[in-house]
Amino acid sequence: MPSLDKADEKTEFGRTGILNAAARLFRQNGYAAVSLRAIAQAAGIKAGSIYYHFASKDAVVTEILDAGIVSVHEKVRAAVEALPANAPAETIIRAAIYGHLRALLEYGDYTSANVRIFGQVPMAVRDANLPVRRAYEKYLDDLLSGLQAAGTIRPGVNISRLRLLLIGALNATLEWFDPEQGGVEALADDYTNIFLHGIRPTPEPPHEPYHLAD
Amino acid sequence: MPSLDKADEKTEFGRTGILNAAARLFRQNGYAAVSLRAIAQAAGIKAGSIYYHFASKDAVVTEILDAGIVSVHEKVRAAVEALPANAPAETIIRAAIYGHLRALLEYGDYTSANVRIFGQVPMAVRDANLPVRRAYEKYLDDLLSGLQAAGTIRPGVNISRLRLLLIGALNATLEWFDPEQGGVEALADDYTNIFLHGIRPTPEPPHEPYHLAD
DNA sequence: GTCTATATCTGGATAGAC
DNA sequence: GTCTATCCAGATATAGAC
Repeated sequence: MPSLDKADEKTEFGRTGILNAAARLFRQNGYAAVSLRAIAQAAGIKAGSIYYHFASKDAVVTEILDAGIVSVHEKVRAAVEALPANAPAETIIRAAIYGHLRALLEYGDYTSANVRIFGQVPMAVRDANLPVRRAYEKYLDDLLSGLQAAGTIRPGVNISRLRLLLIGALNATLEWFDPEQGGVEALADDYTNIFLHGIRPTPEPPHEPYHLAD
Repeated sequence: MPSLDKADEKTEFGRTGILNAAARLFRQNGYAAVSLRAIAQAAGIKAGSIYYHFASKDAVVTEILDAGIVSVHEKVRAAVEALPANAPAETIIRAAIYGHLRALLEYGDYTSANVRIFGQVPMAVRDANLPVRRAYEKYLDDLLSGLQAAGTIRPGVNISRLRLLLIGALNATLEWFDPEQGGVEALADDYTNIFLHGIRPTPEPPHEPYHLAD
């Protein structure tokens, strides 16, 4: 028997290997720039072999797009649900932001590929990805609406617009984030602080309880 | 003499016509999806004729990318400089945000094309666009640093990170903004309000002066 | 300054051997 | 399940007529 079996170590074979290789390449190079020949080479097979597992390039990319959204949705939900039931609003929002950023910047070939190439794929592929996107958007809207109903988000804030702002800002970190210059956790803290308290000086520091009188 | 001369009315010819047509198509469809044949057809000429004006597709896209950044930079600068010298920080920040959004969402084929396709073009084209990008980034950093030095942005806020958050959120509006559902000005107001004051309830409403006592 | 025609290349996709 | 070989469409770019 062989002493080295790296079947599930680094390079995976078959369907999964193709998907992993494709997700990484799409994340790095965009949609049109990645050929099936390049995907096959990265997966250690030949281009024609891909068609045993997938009907077309669109079929590959469709599966990657869906997996990317499902992944970030699950990670954010898990991070929020891991909190104690009486967690304050700041903690909940921070957990959601941190979870989304980790899904994007740490584990993340599928989620990053989705953000990067969604706007580049054929319309039919985009449409196929819409249901899982809508589900994630609804999850966030429900979460934020609950906080607003509880009085921890200002009544004047339009929730779906806040969600678009938030997701837009978080996804954009993909273009410039460099783990060498400060980790994901510090980034999540910075962003959370700005979203919660804004950039204007406040009468009291945002991280301390209010002093009513001296 | 002809009674209808629409030379500068709708379709322009020559270099400018090619650039305008290409910018609009790149904005709508991305980089790789737009062929020189499609650009030529939109400009009312044949594909081969493009090579009289430009050396390559990359030369066309390089010029469009630069024009897009220069355009938004100039519009934001003009909006800020049009303010009275003693304008409050809120007004300055709102003017910059509104100027950036208008450059993107109203006039905007060149600026929108830049945001949309920068991540899709060959690395050499991206590098060529970096100087004008850096200049716009420096302008914003100087503007924000000045406000921070004046005490109107909290000292704890990292300026370059704030700029990245801001630009990321603003540019992302390109993916979903629909003029039918509320104008650019209302959008700018919503975003400005969140950036300035955050989403948490404040002891006093953000748009009113502080009440010291009843 | 624009046209037609074409050279050259690359990509997605298929067929059939093994 | 993977290979080789190939078809075909579409892209950039060039050459030379007008």
